[in-house]
Amino acid sequence: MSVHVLAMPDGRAIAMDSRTPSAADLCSLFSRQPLERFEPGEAIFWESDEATHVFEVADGMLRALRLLGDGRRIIVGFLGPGDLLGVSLKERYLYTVEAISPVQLRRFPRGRFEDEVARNSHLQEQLVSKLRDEMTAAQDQTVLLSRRSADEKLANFLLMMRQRGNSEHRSIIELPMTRLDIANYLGMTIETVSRTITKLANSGIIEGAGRRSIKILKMETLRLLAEGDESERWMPSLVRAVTHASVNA
Amino acid sequence: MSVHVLAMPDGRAIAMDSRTPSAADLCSLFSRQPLERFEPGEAIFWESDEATHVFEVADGMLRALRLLGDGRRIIVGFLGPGDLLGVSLKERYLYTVEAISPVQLRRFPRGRFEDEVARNSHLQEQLVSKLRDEMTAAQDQTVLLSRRSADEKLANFLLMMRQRGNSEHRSIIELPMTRLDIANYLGMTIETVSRTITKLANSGIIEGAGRRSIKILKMETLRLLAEGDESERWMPSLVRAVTHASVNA
DNA sequence: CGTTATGTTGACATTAATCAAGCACGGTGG
DNA sequence: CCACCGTGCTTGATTAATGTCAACATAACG
Repeated sequence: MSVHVLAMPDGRAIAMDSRTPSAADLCSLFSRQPLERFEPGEAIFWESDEATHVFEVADGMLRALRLLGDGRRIIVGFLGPGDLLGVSLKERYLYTVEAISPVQLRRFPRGRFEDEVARNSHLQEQLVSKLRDEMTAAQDQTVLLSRRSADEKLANFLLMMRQRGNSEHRSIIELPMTRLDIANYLGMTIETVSRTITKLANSGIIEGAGRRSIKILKMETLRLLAEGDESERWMPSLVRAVTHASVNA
Repeated sequence: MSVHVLAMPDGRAIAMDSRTPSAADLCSLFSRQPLERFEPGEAIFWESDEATHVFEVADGMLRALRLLGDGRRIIVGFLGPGDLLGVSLKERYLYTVEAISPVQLRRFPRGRFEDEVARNSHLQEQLVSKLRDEMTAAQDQTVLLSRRSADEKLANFLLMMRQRGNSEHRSIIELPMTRLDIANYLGMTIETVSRTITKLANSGIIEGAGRRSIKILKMETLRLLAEGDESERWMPSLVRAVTHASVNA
């Protein structure tokens, strides 16, 4: 039943390497599955549900979140095209995943997924590699959350989102998630997120382009901020005055 | 060359793994390697070093840390007996690991490790399982760092350390690491760590037993705190007065 | 076009960081 | 064996940052 994958006569399968896109890789497991659509706000699965499927994101952006007893919401990651959902879990999902933008994804039964992987050491290698990537991402979020100032966190977040933004417009960052999502990801409040964005905009580092996208004006300054350069050299004195004393227009 | 591991007739090998009974588990790879000793403060390897070995901790406690450009120190985890070092990495170590207490561990060449695992799907399964455990731990730290108050973070930290403390004395928590380690793990300062411990002690929830160990007096209250129960009901009024008004003795 | 979500801004309260001093324990050497 | 010293820890005073509460603005949606 799963042998067809191992015995797959598809020539592309052979050409496959661990890193380069290839036919007999994890992704190919999903390629025959039908696309499913989810609207913004819809959940794909919930934390502590029995883990019945793994998923591959084809399009759109999702959030992975955990809810604490007292209602606090913690976003543990954002997911986009090419990401797999559910590989890092054991018996139960350890977070809820919801669509942020309209999402398309493919589903694969977990049991069969495990079987396929167990049978094909090449796939196992890929799975291990994928898990290592996830580990790296989790580590990065840990480092991000440990950073002290709101400026620093947000600067890092923007640079991270820029990395994903595959478009040619590398200076335009699309932020499909809400301020609440950002806040819950960075471990701060929506007000602080909003104020920090305003502050960066006032100092000419970024420019808001509608609610859900931001343009980077001074990449180098943003990078300095992200690295923890808190010496407010980056803030022009005029702007500093405005910020502190409300001397508008 | 690696088959001997698979065919290892050593009875202990079977009994070795904590959960999944198996003849040739990951741990058995290490069992023939010599023990190496490290003194407190000694580094086993450094962040961004070429990843030449994987390690298994036999005894002692270690810290995994990353240094930021401006000198900030982030502890991304503590490691104890049974933990593996280096499985979650790719070409280079992504953090420095140093001994906290006197440590004993076994080393295995990374290349051979990869080979063995690639050859034996049972080992691969175990590796995947290990990586998933690590992912869960990383997630937990993310949640921990997202928690707002110092009280809550520390309460969670204490409960976490209690889990590890394998001794029968479940109410005594050994803390071999320094306050700086704890602070860098929880994303706060040593002063705040110190004050928070003092505060918990004053409210009768814990009791310091020497600098490096703590006794839990009110487990339930600690659990409430850890869950984010900030309603200071847990703080006796007398203690509250002392804390706020310095009414000593 | 009114209604609701989401986002921004302001005033204020609270928490934790910072700066600074002193304490306590462990190790060393007299 | 005890005094000294250094490191790690605690405590205090102050400051800076972020959270909180509340009002308002703006975009989104029917």
